[in-house]
Amino acid sequence: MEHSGMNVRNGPRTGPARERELLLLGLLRKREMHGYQLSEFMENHLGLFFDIKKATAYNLLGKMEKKGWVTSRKEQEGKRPPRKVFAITPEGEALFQELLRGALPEYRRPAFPGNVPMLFMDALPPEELHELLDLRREAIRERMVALETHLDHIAHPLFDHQLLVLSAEQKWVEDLLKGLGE
Amino acid sequence: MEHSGMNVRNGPRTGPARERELLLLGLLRKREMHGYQLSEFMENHLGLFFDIKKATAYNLLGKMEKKGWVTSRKEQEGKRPPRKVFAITPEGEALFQELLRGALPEYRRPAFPGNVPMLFMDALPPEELHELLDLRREAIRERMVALETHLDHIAHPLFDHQLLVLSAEQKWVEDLLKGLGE
DNA sequence: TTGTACATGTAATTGGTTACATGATTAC
DNA sequence: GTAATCATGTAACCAATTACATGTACAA
Repeated sequence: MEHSGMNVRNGPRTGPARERELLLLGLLRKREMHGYQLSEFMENHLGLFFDIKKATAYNLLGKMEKKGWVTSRKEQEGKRPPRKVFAITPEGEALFQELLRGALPEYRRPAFPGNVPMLFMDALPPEELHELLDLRREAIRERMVALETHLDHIAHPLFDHQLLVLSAEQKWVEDLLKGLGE
Repeated sequence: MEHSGMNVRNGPRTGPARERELLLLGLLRKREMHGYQLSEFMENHLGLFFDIKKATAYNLLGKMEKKGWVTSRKEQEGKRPPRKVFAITPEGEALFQELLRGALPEYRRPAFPGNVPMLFMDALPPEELHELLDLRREAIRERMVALETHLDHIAHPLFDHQLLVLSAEQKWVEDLLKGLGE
């Protein structure tokens, strides 16, 4: 079912699924894991940075197995539900290396969907705008506190990144508030 | 075709389409426009911040018309293709107000898919890592230059936001490089 | 005469989430 | 006995993009 001739040379992977593949491969590279475990790990340790749902992980793992990037073996422990333990293959490792080198030097524009309403601040009466912006400031602050108290240093540099970005956002909102006459 | 009983109380809208609806409504609120025009406007003036494709805009406008948030009238100018000019309705205006007040005070976590590879920096030999991070730094710098020279001040505060975030990212990468022993 | 801008729209596909289905084990 | 945790997976759906289809006008 390879779609004909043209474009078989599927060069350096692009597209939105790329990062998730990289993420799963990179984690499996350190140690083999079963889907549930992987999913929990991401939720517990990487949930502040990335956001992947269980079903997504299971689906992706299935596809990646079909493509030969990972293999799985059944594992039964006691009477618990049987696990499907995934391990990265040499092809998977090669892809990982390629994806990593492709993605690392690139700048991928982050998405700030939460900024859309900022386009229309002029639609609100100044006092109400002030009030709402103040709430936003508070929401950002709360998030910073949450970050700082959640001292799980597994993902260290990303942690710093988050803090830097959050303080930039904080400053921005504060400047806006000042501009409104605090 | 309203899906039955439960949940008819569709309270303050949430979900991913929310911002795009807000965006389209907010723009139509200032003046009526046809799809192509709207789409071009977003590309030219808001393309640095948000990213909506033509087909998406056309589709959304169609749906929003069905829901009664906008109306359209045909307009023929000379022999050019006929235009479908959209205008916001009172219901649309009400929704706009609701969406705006709902979204403004919230903090929506931005997505940084480009940071996934940063999790796996330890998989690379230090000199190569240094090289790749340097390219990333350069990519960020280029983007800042592009922003600064693109002096289209329509979206003023968002512009500042972008710059603040970019310099945070820049600083982050530079700190990483320093940590590697510049 | 070739290409770009204008103008709208549909179809196919991708990517992801929610909701559903199953079932044993452990904790309260 | 009832809820939460462990464990996997599918089906339905939603959102968005790409690719396709159509056709005129104008500029190179």
